Amino acid sequence: MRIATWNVNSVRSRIDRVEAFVARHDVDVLVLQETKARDDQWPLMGLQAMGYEVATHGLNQWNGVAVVSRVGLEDVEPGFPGMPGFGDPVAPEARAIGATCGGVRVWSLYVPNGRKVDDPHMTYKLEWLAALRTQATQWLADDPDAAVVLAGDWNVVPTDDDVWDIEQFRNSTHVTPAERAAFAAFIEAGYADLARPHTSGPGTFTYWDYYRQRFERNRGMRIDFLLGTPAVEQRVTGAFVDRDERAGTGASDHAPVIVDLR
DNA sequence: ATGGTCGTTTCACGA
Repeated sequence: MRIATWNVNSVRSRIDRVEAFVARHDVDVLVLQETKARDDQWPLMGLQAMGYEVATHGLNQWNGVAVVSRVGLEDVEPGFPGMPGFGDPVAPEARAIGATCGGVRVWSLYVPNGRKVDDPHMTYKLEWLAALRTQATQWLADDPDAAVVLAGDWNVVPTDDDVWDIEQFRNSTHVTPAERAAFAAFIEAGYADLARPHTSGPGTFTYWDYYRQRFERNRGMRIDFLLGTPAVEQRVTGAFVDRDERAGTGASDHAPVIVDLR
């Protein structure tokens, strides 16, 4: 089973690329972030014609997540229990959706950006990650053999090697000790970075800013991850970043990350 | 410190 995660930065402006991507790589399950489409705006028809089911969670023009699957799509759940902002009548958030696909519980996650280190959104980001970690820990406690994948745009750079120049990020979000600790807490809880063993080495990034020719110069960041429970980790046979998807006109600022399970 | 480029419900703001 081939699972991919991709921050698509508007699914409506990039649906042709999404359809070409799943066809090119024979993807079974694709989780998307920053779809920027309400549920009623989603361009479903092409994917459905290709044999995929689609579960969307979009409340406004911001955020938005989805699960696309051709190996079943059951028990769809927008948001996770205790997720900050979920169901908020003033500022509702659409940053997580879960579904069971081919026997694996898959979550599409769009972790809050944080904006600035001293911004309230940074506190929100850390609370969001802590709430998710509480759930992730519980799922594994309930069933140590659970097959769970937490995939998406984590907006965290776990190590200095995961960014093109750490000196450029001295007072920035994504690299602070608090964010790195929040990410590491998932590893400590028993979740493994599924792609890293197969996509190692400096310069392996998943995101490049649009401006200043960051992609052409490979000045990027690794912030898109698939974390898996032990039951999933032992099934991984390979992984790669589809760097080509970031090239050319009309690309998202993120590249997809693909993981293969036996 | 600023600005660069994308996206959106665009003449403003988030990433």
